[in-house]
Amino acid sequence: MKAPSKELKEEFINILKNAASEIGIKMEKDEIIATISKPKKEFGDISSSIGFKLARIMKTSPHIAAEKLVQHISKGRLIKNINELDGYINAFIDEQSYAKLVIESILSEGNTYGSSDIGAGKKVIVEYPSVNPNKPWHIGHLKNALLGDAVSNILEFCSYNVEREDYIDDLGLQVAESLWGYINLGDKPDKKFDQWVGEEYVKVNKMLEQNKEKVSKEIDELLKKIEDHSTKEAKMCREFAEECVRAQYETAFKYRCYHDILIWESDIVRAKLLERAMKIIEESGSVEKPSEGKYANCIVANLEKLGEVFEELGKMEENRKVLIRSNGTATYLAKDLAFHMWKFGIIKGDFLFEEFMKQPNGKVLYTSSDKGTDMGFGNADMVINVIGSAQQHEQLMLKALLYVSGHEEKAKNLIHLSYGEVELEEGSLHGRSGGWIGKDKNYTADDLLNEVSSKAELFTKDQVSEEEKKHIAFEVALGAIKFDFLKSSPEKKTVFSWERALNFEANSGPYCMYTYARAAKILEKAGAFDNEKINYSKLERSYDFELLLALGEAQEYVERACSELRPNIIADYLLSISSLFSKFYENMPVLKSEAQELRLGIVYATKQVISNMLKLLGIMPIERI
RNA sequence: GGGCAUGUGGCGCAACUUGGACAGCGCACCUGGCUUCGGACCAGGCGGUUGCGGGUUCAAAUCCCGUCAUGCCCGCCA
Repeated sequence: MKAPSKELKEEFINILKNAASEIGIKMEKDEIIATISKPKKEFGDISSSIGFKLARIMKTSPHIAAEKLVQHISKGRLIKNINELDGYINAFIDEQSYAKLVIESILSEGNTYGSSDIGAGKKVIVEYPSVNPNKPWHIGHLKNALLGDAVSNILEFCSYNVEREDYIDDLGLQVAESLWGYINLGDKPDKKFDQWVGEEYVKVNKMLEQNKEKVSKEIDELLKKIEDHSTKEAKMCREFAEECVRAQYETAFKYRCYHDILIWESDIVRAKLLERAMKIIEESGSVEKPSEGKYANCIVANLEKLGEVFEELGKMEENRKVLIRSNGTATYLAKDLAFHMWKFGIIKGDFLFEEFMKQPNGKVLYTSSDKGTDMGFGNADMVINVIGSAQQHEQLMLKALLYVSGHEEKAKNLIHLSYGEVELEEGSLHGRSGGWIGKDKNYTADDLLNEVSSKAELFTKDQVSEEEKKHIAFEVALGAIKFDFLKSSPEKKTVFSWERALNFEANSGPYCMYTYARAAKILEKAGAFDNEKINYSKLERSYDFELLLALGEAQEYVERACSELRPNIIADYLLSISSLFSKFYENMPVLKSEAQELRLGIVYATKQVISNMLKLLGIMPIERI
């Protein structure tokens, strides 16, 4: 359904368009849209700077042009008053009819209010967080996971068919190093497996520094063995990685982060996706096999033809990219290309799926495997990879390769959702050196949640049971953490600070949750309310109307967040609704007031919108906090 | 050398895609408000030549050119 704010805008545009044609000027709808904005509230509810455009055409001043236009202007269903000031056209809304439209839309649409159909009929794969299976999730991985989850929620709310996929690199050097430690250090797991493996991994890296020759030789040999899936080391490696992933997913589930499929690198290799991908790119004529020079005996992709399409790449000094090394092995990029051809349904391969585990939300998490069935995964129209900005070049290369393989359209629909990585005030988080291991508390997703939960517990009221207290504190902690990671634009780097993470005041998740709980309490005290009884003439042009104006805009924010892949737009919107509600709450008594039914309607509508928006960020609205 | 991202009051951010009316919000700081629907709140105050320099325009935080600072990246590694 169309948002009330959009109906309003359209009406305003039509009014302007008709008035312009009355004075003999034909203006396109798009031209007018560009002039529309929300003015300061003294000026009006919606305004247009159309006078400045007309001035040019009419060869007069903006003020005179706009004044002339206003003389030919008519009212609408939602717009009752229009005037002119210094070239701007300012309109005032008919409060009562607009309030009725907003409240009734929210009541009838309920938890779908604010949703959109812009993605209907399109399938999108979102890949996140793709953590190496040899360490616990730290706060850097957490940002990725929360971003991927929120973006997926938003896409779904916009009617996309979303497949949440997690890629597990179980053949990498990192895993080989960890497995080497597992086999050779002789330590036994004495804590959560991912945590233990992560700590062992740091030990291995210390040994590598001290005894480089011997250790790294052994690790190289192990790496070769695990790449050959017939060896017992390969089998052991997969089991090792699976155990680590299961431990990581305990954390994921605490954060209510769920997926549809896991894709293992070892399965990509086994399913021979690479061979098929190479065939396609070879047939496109974009590969070379030089017999001499720098790339002798390699298979390289030729990216010369990208100039006009990918401008940044066109300027590259080096426009060759190795796919198959001179020793016959494939580069990571080549394997990634193959995988992405699978995601887009360009190649099929013997890619099979079976159940990995049942998730707490009741949905099965599937995993790629050497047995099972095809299940119809893949075949996406759009692919979104949530990956840190450090891999920008790599992702661009992938896009380029897809392009020169003859899949220009797919290349366009491969999107790297690049985000600024998380840092600590004291430096890097990186796993190799154990930057995630803190002095007293670790920077893991588990420890963060524990820490914030205990803080939240101090805030909860006494009249609830211990059990409920724990539950509330947990939800508040999730709200605080998720909101904190999602409230600013993804591309900004995040410098983690305990002080900010533990702040529950305005501009935070708990502030929005608190607003929701206050609304819930009023409705609870009032008992049932009957929207048939609402007397709209009780509406004042005050806190109540300002709040309603904002509530009418939900869909516009959702669609923007969706097309820009920026959950912070939703967070911003939530804050403004929460703040407007708090002012309304303070200044306009609901219960036992003359306007009780109307204000209950506003409270109900606010509660619904906050709930819908919080869920998009993965935050659970709760009635008591 | 090249590419990308970031630069907005002491701190954290919004507005930039689509140029419009005195650049919004939070933290911190100062002042006030709970016998009244939940004070994780509200009302008010202090604080900004939007990194810098040009240009385009009636109008620039926003567009263009240049420049500086910070971070990341530019392998037959994964």
